[in-house]
This record gives sequence, structure tokens and C-alpha cells, in this order.
Amino acid sequence: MIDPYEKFQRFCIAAGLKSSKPREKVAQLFLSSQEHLSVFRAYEKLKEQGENIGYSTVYRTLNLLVKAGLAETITYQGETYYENKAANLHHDHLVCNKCGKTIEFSCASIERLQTAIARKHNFQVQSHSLILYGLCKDCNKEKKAKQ
Amino acid sequence: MIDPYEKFQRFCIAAGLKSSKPREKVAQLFLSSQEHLSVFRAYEKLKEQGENIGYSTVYRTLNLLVKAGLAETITYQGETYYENKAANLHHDHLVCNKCGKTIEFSCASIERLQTAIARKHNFQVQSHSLILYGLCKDCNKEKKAKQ
DNA sequence: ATGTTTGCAAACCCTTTGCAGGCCC
DNA sequence: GGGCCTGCAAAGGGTTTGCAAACAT
Repeated sequence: MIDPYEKFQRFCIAAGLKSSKPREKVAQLFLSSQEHLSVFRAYEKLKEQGENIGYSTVYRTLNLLVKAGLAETITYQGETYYENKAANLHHDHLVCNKCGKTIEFSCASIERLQTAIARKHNFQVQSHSLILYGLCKDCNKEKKAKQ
Repeated sequence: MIDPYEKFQRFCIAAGLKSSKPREKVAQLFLSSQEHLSVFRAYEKLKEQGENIGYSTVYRTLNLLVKAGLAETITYQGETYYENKAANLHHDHLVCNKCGKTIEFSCASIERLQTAIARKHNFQVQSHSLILYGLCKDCNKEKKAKQ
């Protein structure tokens, strides 16, 4: 299993792209991060690190990472989040409708069922997204307290 | 089990809304449709029917249907699709990355597992979205033919 | 030198909002 | 007639693109 960052570099070379510091920084930030990064968060984090990298570059690099097969996107409330495909092999999400918190989980049984369903439809799965929306522990408690 | 359209009317009354033809038309179109409607498609279909209803009204009505619990939204490639919650009790989706076609399926076993996971996290599920992305039968065949 | 990358600003797309006139009750 | 509804146009938020200057090879 090769290093994701190396995989990204190889992808760039294969695509005829030149190397550049801003792109490296964005890719490294993303690949070393465990959470789902929105473009905004990525931009902020880079700024905190003293890097002054424009939004367009962040966008362009994150989209490159998707093309390279290293990232996946999920959309939540109109915003796109990029998630590291290499880090945790697979995880799905519980998203709280009230506070927006996300909890990750993974379930091999669900994965197996998904594979079975796809096969039944002659469908070749490339990625998937499973999100359960509702109220998290805390927000649910609050709600009950009010009643 | 009451008629979804009646449920919508009751919801409107309860919310202190007056009735209006444009809203009725949009709601009826949506509730009698089996597919996932984008705002654009809904707008077009209404136009085909000779109705001249503005985008805002379509948006407002579809969002009302969500509030009424009759519709759910899924986001695909930056566009929001509204889906009839009453029609098929539950279905998840296979979405082709190439031609965009969506295939519906439902799987009680997956639903059960989801419930179990949510309980484990003290999470109260309100809705969920499961999408498998990949290549449909036809696009997959094409791809193989080219090789 | 040639071609790619960058940051900025402008353009873009989908969605929401403000508003004047119209419709419902 | 008061208040909600409509359609239009304008604003809004996130994302992409055009461009001139900077950079890599």
C-alpha cells in the first residue's frame, strides 16, 4: 500500500501537471486530516498555518484529489465536504439536523448488502454515501427536557 | 391511510396558509409523480401542462412539501431533487456516474441495520439517504466494449 | 521559452428573498 | 380590506472560470 501523497504526486505527473507549493500544501493538509473538510475549513486551516492560498487553488486541488481517487465529496446543506478516502477505509455518517454534528460509523453488514444489491442490478459500484439524519444524543435530550 | 394531497391541504390550513391554484398545481404534480423531481423539471412539466408558474412558487411549494413531511430532498451534482415520500415507502438509489440515470431499490435488511446503529449511538433517525454511485448496466457495457 | 499555476475578481449556477400587484377569505 | 400569494427581478451563497503575473521545467 503506497503513501496517499505519493499516489497524488504520481497522478499529477501522469496528468502532465507541474508541481507547486500551494498544491502540495493543500494536498498534504487534506491527506493528513481525518475529518471531512469543507473548502472553507481547508482555506482557514491553511491560513492558520501561515499559508496564503486562494480559494480557487483550494477548490482546484480538492477536485484534483477527487479525480485522483483520493477524495470523495458529500453535500450537506448546500456545502460540499471532501473526505479522505484513504484514511478510514469506509465510514458512513449520522448527521444531526439541529447542531450539525456528524458521527461516523461503519458497518460491514451494510456494505455486504450494498454489494449484493448492486450485483442484482448489474451495477458497478464506484462509491457510496449513506447518511442518517436526525437528532443526536444531546439535541434529543434537550428536546425532551423542553416538553 | 389518508390521501397525501389531503394531508398537504391540512398542513396548509394548520399553518395558516390560504389556498391557491399555483400551489395546488405544483403539489399535485409532485404528489402524482413517481420520479425525483428537480425544481427545473417540475417547472418544465408545469409549463408543458400550460401552467405558467414562476420558479419561486415551485421552490416555495416544494419546500412546503418537505415541511409537511411529504417530500425529501437529495442533492446530486449541486442540484436538489425532491422525492415523494408517500409514494414508495422507502427506496434508496443507484446513481450512474456517467449517464446520470437513477435506479431505485429498497432493502429492509439495510433499514434494520440502520436502526440498530442509530440506537447504539443514541441517535434518533428522522430520515436517511443511501446512494450507491457507479456505472449502470449499459454504461458499464460500453466501457468494456471500448477496451 | 513554453506551458502550467496562482490569486484575484468576475462570472456562474442554483436557491432564496424583497416587493408591488393580485387573490382569497 | 387585511393578509397571504404570485411572479419578477435582485440578492445570496457556494463554486467555477478568465486573466495577467509568477513559476517550473
